[in-house]
Amino acid sequence: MPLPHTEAPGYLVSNLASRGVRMTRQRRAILGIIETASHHLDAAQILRKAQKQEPEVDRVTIYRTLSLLKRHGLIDELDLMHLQGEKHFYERKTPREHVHMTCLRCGRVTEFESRLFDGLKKQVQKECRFQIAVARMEIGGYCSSCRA
Amino acid sequence: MPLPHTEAPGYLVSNLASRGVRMTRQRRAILGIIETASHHLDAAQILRKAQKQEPEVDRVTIYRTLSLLKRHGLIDELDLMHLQGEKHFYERKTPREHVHMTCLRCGRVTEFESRLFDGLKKQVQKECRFQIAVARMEIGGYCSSCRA
DNA sequence: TTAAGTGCAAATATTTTGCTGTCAC
DNA sequence: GTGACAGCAAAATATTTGCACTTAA
Repeated sequence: MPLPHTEAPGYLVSNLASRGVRMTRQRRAILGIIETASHHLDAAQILRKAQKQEPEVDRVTIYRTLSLLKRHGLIDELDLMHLQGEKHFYERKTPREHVHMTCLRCGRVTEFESRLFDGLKKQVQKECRFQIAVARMEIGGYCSSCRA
Repeated sequence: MPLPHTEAPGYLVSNLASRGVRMTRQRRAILGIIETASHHLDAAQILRKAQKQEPEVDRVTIYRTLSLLKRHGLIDELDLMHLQGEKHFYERKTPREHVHMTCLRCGRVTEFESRLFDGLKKQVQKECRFQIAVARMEIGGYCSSCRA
């Protein structure tokens, strides 16, 4: 993810540990991968990377760990406009939610933080009296290089 | 969908016809269902409704028709926070895009039009030089009745 | 020690593809 | 008449579940 992150290395491990979640070799590997990912990964990509460290990891363990992280609100699940199948992509939860733009031609994903986005969420909470747990804004279209 | 729609009845049929798309009994049924739906439907629900009119319709025809409508920009595809499996929900494209809020407890879906949402899209187009084809904002959380 | 976690196999859910026959225009 | 469309069967994709074995705490 292009946006810089300032969390200490291993913060997912420490965060979960402090909640009393059991730490295994497999989980440690998966958490490290998600934490240091330079772009959004899907379950299959996480599996492949994890197996480089721990060859025996099963894809089920990936799904179970992702679900654990979702439950604890430590990652966000994205669709990125379902550009290639129905899989999901994951990113660690950042302090500030952001918009995801996916280029329908080249597939590049860009992120964008915006005060209007923050304001829109506040508006929904207030005017619709809706308590937000997750807000996801995804845009599909053409990036500046592709619409030339 | 709660938001009122002002299109003439059969506008999906006429719209497609005017583009030279062939009209079959099956398509007519499916289009009518989507057009008059009072809430967001998934492929399986559309199939069940369609089969009441045309018992022979196959689920493949539903998917092919949905894909046709997507291609022509006549419907929007929603995830509604994947509250129950990974299926998609569909709604006819309205003149103004809106936010979808899904209650994680009762499952109710509410829609919300907002000038901030329109403004955010303009901002993305301008500041990121990104030409928007589809913008989808989905929120998961707790509606006013559920968080009592 | 023991409850939580893992791997494996199989199931489920959703959508897509290939092919042959049919129908709208 | 003919090319687009439909139905059926099967495949493909993504994720989840059941169960017996293993391991972190």
